[in-house]
Amino acid sequence: MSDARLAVAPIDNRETFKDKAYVALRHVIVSSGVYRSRTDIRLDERQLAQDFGISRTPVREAMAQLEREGFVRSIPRRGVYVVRKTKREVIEMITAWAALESMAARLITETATDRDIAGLRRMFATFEGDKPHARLDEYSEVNIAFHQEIIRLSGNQVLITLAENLFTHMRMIRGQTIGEDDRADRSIHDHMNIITALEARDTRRAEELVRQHALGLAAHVAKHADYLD
Amino acid sequence: MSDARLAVAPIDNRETFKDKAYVALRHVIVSSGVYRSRTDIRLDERQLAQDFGISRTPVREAMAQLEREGFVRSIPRRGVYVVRKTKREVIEMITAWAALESMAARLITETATDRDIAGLRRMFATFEGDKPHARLDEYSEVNIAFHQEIIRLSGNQVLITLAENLFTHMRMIRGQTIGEDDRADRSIHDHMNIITALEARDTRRAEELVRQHALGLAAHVAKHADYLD
DNA sequence: CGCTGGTATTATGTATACCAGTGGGGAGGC
DNA sequence: GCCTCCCCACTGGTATACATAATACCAGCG
Repeated sequence: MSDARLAVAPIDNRETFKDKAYVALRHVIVSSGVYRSRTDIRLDERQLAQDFGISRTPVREAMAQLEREGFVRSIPRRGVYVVRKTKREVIEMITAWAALESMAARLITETATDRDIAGLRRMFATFEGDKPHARLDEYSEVNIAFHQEIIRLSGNQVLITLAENLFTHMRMIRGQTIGEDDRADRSIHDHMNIITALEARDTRRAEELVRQHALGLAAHVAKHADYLD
Repeated sequence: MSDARLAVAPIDNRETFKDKAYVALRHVIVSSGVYRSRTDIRLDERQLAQDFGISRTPVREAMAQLEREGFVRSIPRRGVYVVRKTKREVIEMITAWAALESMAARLITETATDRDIAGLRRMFATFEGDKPHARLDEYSEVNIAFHQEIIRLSGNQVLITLAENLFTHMRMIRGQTIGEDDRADRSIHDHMNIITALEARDTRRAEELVRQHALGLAAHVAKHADYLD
């Protein structure tokens, strides 16, 4: 019978060590730079547990989760290694992403608010009339954020979760992928067309443009990303 | 030197307890019948470990994986429970599935062999000219197998893996979903049209039909599946 | 000098011990 | 009779102990 229901909703702030380890490990993996060298990167349970100041158990449980998501590979009695996706796998991931995002675009034309869609256009305001070459790093982040926002606006939590993993893998690989030749220019151009289609609630066109854009990247990777493998 | 190269030296297939527990637990969950009653189903780590004849540790590691895939929910100090998806979540899953399978259809029209596509038609040979009502249980399985086969024929491992999880959830819910009124009839009809489009390598149409078919199910669930929630 | 085989070391897989919330049930008060 | 509160059994969370496969290294033999 507590009196006034205080606004305190965070009932149980008790985040378990397993969850904390999961987040920390994910960060370690993302910033491990697996794609920058050819040597395999092994994650030492004992060392990491010690660094985190916890025991091996929660670390191992978090590892099990990350393994299921394809971030690490655990080889019995040998150790757990950060996964380096092959060129083929990267293309498959981009293709899956194309599928998810094009569905998201469809949903947006049916349910999103004009206000939300307008937000997409605002993301590129800083690049308006500017040569994106000048700040490629920054653009790369905005680029991913744009696609992530489209998924988010779909309001479909399953799409959001699935895409989130794919995006995380993308972030690990990016750097070489985007930013070659004039892809950034074309990318912005594509994005603007997508936004226009969404604003017009043109379901078929939005869906199509998003798919084309993503599959275009897949084709680009297929042709130029020999540094993979 | 070495005499004769001994014929068989198949590397000893060391599957870890964690992996075995994962498979076993998944089976337990799928056949738990969560959707048949309203009572929450709790999985007792200690009990399961004892039943499997192993300790809690590998069981917990498998649980961590299943939790990440959305099959169970672990509430600290309270227990781990089999997840019962809400109606909204089921619709979202079907929508995501629509996205993946329609992309798969697209890929099939571009890369699959005629022989593979022909295999799809053969799956329904047993139902040809027959009233599917007569054997709904059997049909339900063929139905899911059909969609799973489409995904498989895409040759995209990412799509396959992602869809596999969604299908597993579907199998848990099925029984009530499919088999109402005349959905089975329309379902077969849709499938035949899809196969025809695939055979004709009509990318746009195949993609469209698959999406429509899946989204049709989503709409059906939205309208009639009040038994969820 | 190179190869085979044994051994020490280390890290992982697994088991077990211990800790900390949680919830239910019973004792006791109103 | 009912409500309250407290105690304790139970459950998952975490730490630690133990067994064993993998690796490196070394010795001895051919």
